[in-house]
Amino acid sequence: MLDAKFVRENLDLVDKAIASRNVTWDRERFVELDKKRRDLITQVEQLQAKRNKESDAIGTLMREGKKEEAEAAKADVSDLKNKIASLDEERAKVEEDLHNLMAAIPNIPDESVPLGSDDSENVEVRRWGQVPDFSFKPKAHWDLGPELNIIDFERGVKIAGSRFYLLGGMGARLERALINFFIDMHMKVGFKEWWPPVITNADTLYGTGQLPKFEEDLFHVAPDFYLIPTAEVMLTNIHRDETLDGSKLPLLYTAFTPCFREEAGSAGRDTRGIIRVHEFDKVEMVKFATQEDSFNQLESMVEEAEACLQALELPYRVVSLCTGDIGFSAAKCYDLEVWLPSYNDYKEISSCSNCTDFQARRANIRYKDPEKFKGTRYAHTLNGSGLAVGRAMAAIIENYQNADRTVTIPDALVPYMGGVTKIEPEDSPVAKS
RNA sequence: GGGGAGAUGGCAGAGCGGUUGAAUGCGGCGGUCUUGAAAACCGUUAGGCGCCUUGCGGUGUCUCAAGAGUUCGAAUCUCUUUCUCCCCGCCA
Repeated sequence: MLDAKFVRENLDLVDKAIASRNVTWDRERFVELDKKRRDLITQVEQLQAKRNKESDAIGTLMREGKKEEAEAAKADVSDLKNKIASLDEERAKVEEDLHNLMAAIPNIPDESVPLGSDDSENVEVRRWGQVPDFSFKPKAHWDLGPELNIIDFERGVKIAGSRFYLLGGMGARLERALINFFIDMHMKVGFKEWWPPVITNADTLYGTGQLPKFEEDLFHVAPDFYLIPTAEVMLTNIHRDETLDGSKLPLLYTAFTPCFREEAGSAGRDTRGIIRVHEFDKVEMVKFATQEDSFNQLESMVEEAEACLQALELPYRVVSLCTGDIGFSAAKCYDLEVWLPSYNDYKEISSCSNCTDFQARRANIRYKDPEKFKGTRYAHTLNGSGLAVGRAMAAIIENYQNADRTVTIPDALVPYMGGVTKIEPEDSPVAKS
């Protein structure tokens, strides 16, 4: 949510910013509703002031025993009351309209975000690692995984449905190893670990910007509940409606959760493998920062996500998303893309965003620091994957595969795999026909 | 699921339908005293929104879980919702 006052005073800037995202807004309607709202507030409050004053006077008359005068005054105020009620109703309507309009406006991209209309215009910032050069024909993880009996797509579909998969044996163990490894990485640099619920409510989803605009991306599980699409939702909302101590910022939070996405409208995209599924595991990082510090914190968050990929020795690149591609709540966003031999390309494995005060205004997350400034300010919120576990597994299987159909475990992960250094094909209990 | 009790400022805890945005205590901040500290004493100590103001600030309004209602006037009365606590039942 943008600040109505800011929008009012920077109409042209907002116009340009929104256009750069390839979306539109109703500028005229904003100006009209904003003006109307303030006019109505002034009118209502003037009448209320009058009512309050006259009611006080009635109180005085009553105490003095001047009953008749009091009765006469009552009739007057009664009249006022009706006027206030109808004006106030109008005000509420205008405020609701304005709020709905504002809630659908995306965040303003930071000046440093490259201009562009879609992902083809994202800008590569840097690359790390050596893309593997196989002496044999490498397999895609959706072929190799089932061959090793560690990923089972057919049974995943059988026991849950399409876009679900099942991990077995060392596949399941690798999933668990990655989760623990990522969380330990973050904790080493000062992140606090959390365990949130994965079911949530509309207020929470509104706070981080999933609602009202993106309901179709979510699993709606009961009249008032949704499955979270990312732990960002829970971690950021931890401090909803709270005022933080500015001297304690930044707060660094991390959590592992499964993430649930309807993936409506993505039929036909990434249909093979474990790249795009309804349920996947992710370790998430969230930061609460001061207004001055948030863009520095974005850079260090990206570095933290990179550290995970570097520790696993997976080749990747960092991309600065262009204005047309950054998310609704973000002012700036970097994607980390890991090399996937099956795609012969880099594929998103982490997305790190600075949402500035956009989510904080919706979720009412503020901070104060009397040493530094008067009053309270909206905090800046950041989130980033560190990392998407399923995609990390796919990257490991594909980048670390050997000619003999085995997969080497990256050194950093070996302690988390109970000393296992290599995944070998696993037995199947199914009778051979 | 059944029954009962609650929800007031950072915390604790008063509150008769009419100078109660809210007593009192604690905590926080500023000051007096002191070589310093403690104690004592004095003062101060919410937020949202609108308007005025270069700024300091001023002013109006709203907020005592949320929403609706009664009333000239509601923290106080009525209804609904949410949440918390206790007892019983069920249960990983």
